[in-house]
This record gives sequence, C-alpha cells and structure tokens, in this order.
Amino acid sequence: MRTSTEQTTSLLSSTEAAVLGLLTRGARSGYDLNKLAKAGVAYVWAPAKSQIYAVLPRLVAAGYATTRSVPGGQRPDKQLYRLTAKGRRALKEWLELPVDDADAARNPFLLKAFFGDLMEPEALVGHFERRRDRARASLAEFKAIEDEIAGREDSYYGYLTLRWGLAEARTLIRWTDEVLRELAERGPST
Amino acid sequence: MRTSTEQTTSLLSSTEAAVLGLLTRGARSGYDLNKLAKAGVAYVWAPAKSQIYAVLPRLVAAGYATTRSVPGGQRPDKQLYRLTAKGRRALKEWLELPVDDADAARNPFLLKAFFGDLMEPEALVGHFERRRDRARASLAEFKAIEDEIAGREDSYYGYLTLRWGLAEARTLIRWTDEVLRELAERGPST
DNA sequence: GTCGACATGTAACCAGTTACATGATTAA
DNA sequence: TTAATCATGTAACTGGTTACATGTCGAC
Repeated sequence: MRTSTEQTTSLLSSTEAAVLGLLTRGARSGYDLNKLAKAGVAYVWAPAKSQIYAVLPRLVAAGYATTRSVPGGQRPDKQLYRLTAKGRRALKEWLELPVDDADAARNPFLLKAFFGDLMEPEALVGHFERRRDRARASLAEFKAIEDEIAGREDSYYGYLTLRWGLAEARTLIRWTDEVLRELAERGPST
Repeated sequence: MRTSTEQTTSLLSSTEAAVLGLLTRGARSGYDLNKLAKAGVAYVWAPAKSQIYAVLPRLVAAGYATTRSVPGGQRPDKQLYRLTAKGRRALKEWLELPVDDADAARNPFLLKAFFGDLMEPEALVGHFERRRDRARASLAEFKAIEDEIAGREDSYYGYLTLRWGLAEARTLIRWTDEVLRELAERGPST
C-alpha cells in the first residue's frame, strides 16, 4: 500500500484485497469480517483475526474505507467499516492485475514426501493417510456446500472456486490412494 | 530452532529442513544448494537465495552442520557445509512430525476468481487463460522430467511428488478449460 | 568487450502469526 | 457454573522477500 502522499504503486496486499472484497458485500466490523472470512473465502484466503484488525485502519488511512462507531451498549463499540468508491477502484485494479507467475511453491507435505527415503516407512504412510483423510473430509464438506449454492446465480464465482476445491480433493484422494497401495506393496516385500 | 541453550522444542523451519534434506545428498556450498533447490525441490519448496545463506550459519550454530572453507583461488572461498549426525536426527524428527492440518490457504489466483464479479469479464478470462497456459507449460515440463526419472529407484520419492504435479496440472487444465467455456457462453449472451 | 557462471553475503523491509489483555452477555 | 459469543486490539516475533554490494573468470 505504501502510505506515502503521492503513491504511484498503490498495490494492495492480498489480505487487504480480501477484506475489501468482503466489504463489497456491505458494511462490516472487524469481528464480522473475521467470521465471514472463516466461513466464506477461507478455502481461498484465511488471514488471522489480528491481521484483519491490523489491515482495517490502514484501509481507512488510504481512503479505501470509512469507519463509523456503533455504540455497543456494555461491550466495546462496534467499528463499522464501509467501502469507498476509491476502495472499490483500488480493489478492481488489484483484481485485474495478472497473478504473479512465480507464486511461491511451499508445500510442507510435499516436502516431506520428497524426502520420504529419510524417514521410517510407517511415518511416511501416516503422512499419506492423514492427507487422504483430510482430502476426504474436505470433499464431503465441499459437496455439502455445493448442494447449497449450486445454480444460485449470486454465488457463481464462489461456485467456480468451489469446483476447483472439489476437483483438487478428488485428485488428491486418487493420488494418495495410489501411493498408499504402492507403499504397501514395496514396504513389506523389501 | 530457538537457539536457547536448553531447547526442548528444537523444531526446524521448512526451509531449514529443505536445506538439511539436500545436504543428505552430500556436502554442498550455499551456491550449490541454491542451484540444487532451483532444479530439484523447486516444485515443492523454493526459498530465496538469501534465505539459504541466512539459514546455513544457523544450522552450524545448532550443531546440525559443519563448515569447511575451501579456498577459491581468486573468487571468494567456498563454504562447504556437511550434515552432522545430530542434523540428520533433527531432520528425521521434523520429517516424521505430522503436517500442520491448517496449513494456510492462500491462493491469490483463487482469491481473484472468487471475486470475479468485481472485475471486467475480459480480465477474469485473462486470469484463467494465463492459468491454463501455465498449467500446460508445467505439464510439459513435468512430463519431460518424468521421462528422465521414471523407474529410477533412486528418485522414487521425487517421482511420487512429481506425479502429484502431473495430476494437479491435468486437473487444473481440465478445470480452467471448463470455466473458460462457461465464461464464453455467458459473457457475450448477457 | 560483454554476458553469464561462480561465490558470498548484508540491509531494509513486509506480511503474517501466536499469545496476551479485557470484559460483558447469554445459553446449556 | 461454565463455556461460547460478542468485540476490540497490542506486542513480540518469524519466516520470508527484494535489492544491493563486490569481484573473478571463461566463453562467445
């Protein structure tokens, strides 16, 4: 973001973009956004709560959002954030910018698998079993969401990304199953 | 790693683990490791050069590796790092530790797709086309590597992870193609 | 005579995390 | 009475990035 007076770059961080994106759906508090993120974009982007609270004032400082204090009775006042036209423009700009081609490959699971020869066979099998189980759980979860939103025009783009989740989970299950079968074959025989 | 005297945790960062992993293949310099990483584990873990140079002295301090200076004639002396028994144990421990279940979902591409309604249709199409092209390129690359290493016992675990790369690329191509077809159908008609 | 490989590192920065701090309200 | 939900935020840290700095040697 670079909060200099004459910023030329004006680039959002992904978390800032995610927050602005959620704000397009209406004015929200940090608390709301956190819940919304956990429920909605979570598969795609999952910032820590503290990060959301950190980002919001910056967005206001940049003129991308405004705050309004809603008295909360006994509890702390609710800070309601609302997207500005400038914020919407900045978001659109960020969204339309090509994704950085070299977006870091960092997958701890694959890293472990890659060095599979350096651990006990059972440990490796455990990794793959957990991965498979997790993929199965995701698949079930995604299917449930699919039933809910499939065909609903308003969540078409969410549905697109969900379909990636489904496809990935299925591919993951197939691959882990295959590997587990292979490992079972080689393991005992050697 | 926590370089306290009585560390109980002794946990490696993934980059430290990756570097130790590469060192199991023999003594290497930072420069070597960087090239090796770019060529080998890159799909799985791709640290910046400077990060490798930062990690190496820490590994030595922790007793996980030793250095030996190899005079380089005119050029800077080569620092050759060699894995210690302790380092190998630490690596094994890290490798066998279950992967953190909640390993951050952060995919800028999917994030953009999720908010597809907030950008120009052509921009979204562009995103998907680039993604598809990139997946095609990866697929070709992975196939080439496959031809090289398939069946070679010594790279079995590298081959496992490569197969994930292949499967993922294929799934990605199928999904992006599908989405692009859909977008083409809705775009002009609406 | 220019480019890329060799070879090491530092400095400044950044995006994000975990744990801490506070405290009322409500439902089981 | 205990746990969850509401509601905000700070502090300390971490794992990483980009750009900078320096200089030789060999190939084309």
